[in-house]
Amino acid sequence: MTELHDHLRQRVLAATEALGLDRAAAEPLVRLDPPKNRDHGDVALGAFQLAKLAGKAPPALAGELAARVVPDEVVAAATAAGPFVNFRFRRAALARVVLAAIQRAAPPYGKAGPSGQVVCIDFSSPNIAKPFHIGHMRSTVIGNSLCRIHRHLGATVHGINHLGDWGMPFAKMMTAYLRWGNEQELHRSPMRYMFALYQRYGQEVEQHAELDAEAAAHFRALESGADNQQRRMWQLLRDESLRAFQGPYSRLGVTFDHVTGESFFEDKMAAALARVRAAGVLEPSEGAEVVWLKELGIQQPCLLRKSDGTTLYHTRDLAAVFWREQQYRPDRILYVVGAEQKLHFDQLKGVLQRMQEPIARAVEHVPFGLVLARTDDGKWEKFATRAGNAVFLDEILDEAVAKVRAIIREKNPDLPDADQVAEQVGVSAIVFNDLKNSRIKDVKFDWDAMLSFEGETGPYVQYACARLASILRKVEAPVPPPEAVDFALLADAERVLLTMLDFGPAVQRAAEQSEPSIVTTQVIALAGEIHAYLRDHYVLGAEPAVRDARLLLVDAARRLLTTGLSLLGIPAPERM
RNA sequence: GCGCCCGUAGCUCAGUUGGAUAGAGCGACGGCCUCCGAAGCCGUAGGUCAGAGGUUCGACUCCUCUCGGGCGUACCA
Repeated sequence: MTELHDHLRQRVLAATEALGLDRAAAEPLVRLDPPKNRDHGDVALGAFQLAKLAGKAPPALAGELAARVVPDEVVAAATAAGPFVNFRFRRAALARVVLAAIQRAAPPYGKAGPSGQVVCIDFSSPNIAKPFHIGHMRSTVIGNSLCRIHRHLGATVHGINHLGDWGMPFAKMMTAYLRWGNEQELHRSPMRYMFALYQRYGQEVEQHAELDAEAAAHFRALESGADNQQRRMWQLLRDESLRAFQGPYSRLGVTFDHVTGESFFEDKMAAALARVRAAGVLEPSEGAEVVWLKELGIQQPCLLRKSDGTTLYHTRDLAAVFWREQQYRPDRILYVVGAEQKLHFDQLKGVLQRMQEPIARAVEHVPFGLVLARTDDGKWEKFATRAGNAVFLDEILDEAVAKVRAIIREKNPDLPDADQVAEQVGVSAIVFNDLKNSRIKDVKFDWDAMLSFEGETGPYVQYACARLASILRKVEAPVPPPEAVDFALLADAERVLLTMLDFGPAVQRAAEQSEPSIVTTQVIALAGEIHAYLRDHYVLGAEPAVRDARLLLVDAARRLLTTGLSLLGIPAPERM
């Protein structure tokens, strides 16, 4: 909360006290929220619960509160409207507090100091025996944004790429490679080549079910720990995959603090299993070893060891939880993984709960929806890599970049570094599209919408930044320090300023709810407000005092938009 | 069968954890570049918040049921 809210809160609490209400009881009932309709005021207080506490009718109490909060240097007005009290801040105070804080990069507009909170974020985590396609992007960009949001709020963040480099999918890839593979081809274009092998396996296994048995045998050999053909093969395929994945990651601007894949836990699973056994919850069942979770309302048991003695996804995730607990002491461990794996994480958490492990509290699945493709008859269906219609991320990014390049040629032919800017804007358009809606919603992969750069899109927000930067370049005066500005001259910018005021709470909610789209919505709103403001308020030709005040506003808007975009992992070019 | 998720304007989505008259973008229609970037701005049209009950001062929001769509349901991840 800003000092504006703190001030108002104190005034309201003083008023409730003056009306004879117990301060401690009133404290949690004083909820100062932005009203749905901004015409009502800047902040609204519904007096329902306070009225109950006072034993009065809400409209009566609202009237008494409004009368007691007389205007001061921050509060311009307090008016009762039925059961609500609407407050307005003085425009000069609003402008001063918001713009000065942004200029200083003070929280929440700038990075907060260390909060002491430790957050592990398990994201991207692709199965590297498959090509990096559009479906992998969601976890990658959502997780990346969450890392940035938590860091902004002062948390110690461990961004972890829990690579799928172990288990049956990898064994299947080894099987395909051993049967049909060729090292030259692999080195030439690892991702495409492995995709071809993956597809061939999928086709041939229909006729030759023994392939799966072969894969299982390879996995047993790999997991035996021996230095054998399977291990060398695993190393080769893993190295090539990782190399190939570097391309998409660097284009998306994504980095990790730890790349500890499933294979990393190979030597830690025995201890993890022993710990489960020691807790007395591991039971034999049909030749396998499981933990039953019926008492937690989960019917399906969690398998931790297969009847052939090998481990599973769950076993490795469990070992990973123990490792992270010991290494990082996290308050939260976020798993940015598709909603279709909800049961998996319910089970993982369930096992920890049955073991009475306190770390169970930290485990949080952050689910997201599918990526859907449009079918010929206009319906939406899940992308299927098996059917061969996988769209490689690089192809999508290339297409977006090419389109941006064409627009630049048309609108801004003299732009320096046009290729670099096209890359920034094109990639951002795709990323922004993925972060725009609530993550639980399925993403409809619609080329037309994705490559349209108008309206609520990444380029729209970047364009606002470029436009603001352009003004700052052209004006002959430097941006004045806040002390030198007459904030009363910014009374006409109230919509922009009130939107800026929402930024902090929005980032806070985004972190609490693991929901980057809250930030996306916020930057769209701010871009819209500043665009609208600039229509009627010129900076360049204004008289010096007005120009200076607007200059500070423009600079603040540019800074805040840049910060907001950076929380989404999106750059803000100076020109585009 | 059971569990979970989704259902808001023609399309794609917001709706600040239960508050006032449900808001954007796209598409449609009509305006705005002899002044800072038109990838922009302004306006018009468009709604039984899937449906029915319930909870209460108040429900798009919480509960129950129904309908529609999706995902998941032990040796894959």
